[in-house]
Amino acid sequence: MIAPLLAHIQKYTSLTLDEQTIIEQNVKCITLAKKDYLFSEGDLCNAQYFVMEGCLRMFFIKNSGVEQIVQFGIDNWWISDYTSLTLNTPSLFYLQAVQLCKIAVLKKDKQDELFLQIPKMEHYFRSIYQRAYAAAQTRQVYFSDLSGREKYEHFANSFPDFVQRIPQYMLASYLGLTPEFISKIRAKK
Amino acid sequence: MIAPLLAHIQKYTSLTLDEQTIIEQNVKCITLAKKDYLFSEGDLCNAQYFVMEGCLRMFFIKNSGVEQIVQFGIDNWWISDYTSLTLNTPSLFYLQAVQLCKIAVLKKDKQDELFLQIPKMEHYFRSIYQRAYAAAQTRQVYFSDLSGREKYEHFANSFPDFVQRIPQYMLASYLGLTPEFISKIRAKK
DNA sequence: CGCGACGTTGATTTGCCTCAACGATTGTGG
DNA sequence: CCACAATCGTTGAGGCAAATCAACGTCGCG
Repeated sequence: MIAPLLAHIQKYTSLTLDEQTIIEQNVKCITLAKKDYLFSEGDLCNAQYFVMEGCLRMFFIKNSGVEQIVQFGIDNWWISDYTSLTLNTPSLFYLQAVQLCKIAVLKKDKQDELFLQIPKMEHYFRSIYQRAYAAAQTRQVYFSDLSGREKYEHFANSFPDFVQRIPQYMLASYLGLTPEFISKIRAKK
Repeated sequence: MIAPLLAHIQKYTSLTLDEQTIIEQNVKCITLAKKDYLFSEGDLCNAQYFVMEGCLRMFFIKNSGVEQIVQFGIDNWWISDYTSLTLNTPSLFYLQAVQLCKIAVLKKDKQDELFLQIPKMEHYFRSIYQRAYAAAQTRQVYFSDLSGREKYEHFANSFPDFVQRIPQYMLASYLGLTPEFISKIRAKK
């Protein structure tokens, strides 16, 4: 069932029952176990993923060999490698389940078909991408203005419940810090 | 004249002459002198800006008081504070001309009108935002994987002509480094 | 039970910043 | 058209935030 996705779309535009059916026909619904991958470095990423339940992480491997998480996918967020998706280039990223997940998968060709059958879907995705880009701009402010300690505290204050759900070392990776350093921040609070 | 903008749109979708006229009626064309501002911190940003000629920089003031450039606007790019634009919140940013510029201005309400009159424009902006977001993801890879020296060299190799056009200290600001450090990198090359 | 994954703690190192002083270049008013 | 002030880049000394490296504690799970 893709009810959460339909509900999300209807925050941006109304859908008839027929349209809901069409969407349902073009979206595949899957369940992921912890540590399952949706794609890996070198793959062509030809779909977008809507998280209905659980948590994904998108990361790449730095030159140093260390994993760098660039984004978490949580409830009601779309996540994908948009460079690979848009330009048909091999992805630099891995997209992996952090925990048990329910995901709606929208393949690129199915999306194109949706745009033809339901023009309103262009409006929906235009709005979604606009917000995603806005969020990326805001993130840049926090990442370039805050010290390591401040980034940690800002994130922990902004998403107190989420911080509980993921291992410390993933948070460190997302914030661009080492697990050791996070540990020291927590020690002398 | 907004010919460069119309040409850009037609890379993504075709336009009839009527449609071109409608667009022309909803876009304002302006010239900026060096150091002119399009908006400043605290302002509501209610427009998007398409650079037809020249170069803009978007920056904010860090807690330390130092300017941090988050983006350059160059030929054929849209630039704006999408958080302020989307959520009607005061902007954190300044948008300023680095040099003499020709800019096409699309106000938010005019954009909404365009979407009603020319639904294809949703497709155009959907595509533009998707690419902008893709670019933001890619930038994140470079910024979190490279050392200061590597960031400088990567940028200088990727945009050799652009590096010539802007003062060194703006490049430093964009890369999150100090002008002194850039200077030292260049010294021992 | 024992192993591997995760977190902690301390010692040491380092990449880049800060501060300060000094050239070079630009531009502007008298 | 020159003088002088900004503006921009350079160089060096010293400092600091966070990384690295290594060792150890602890928990959960097969």
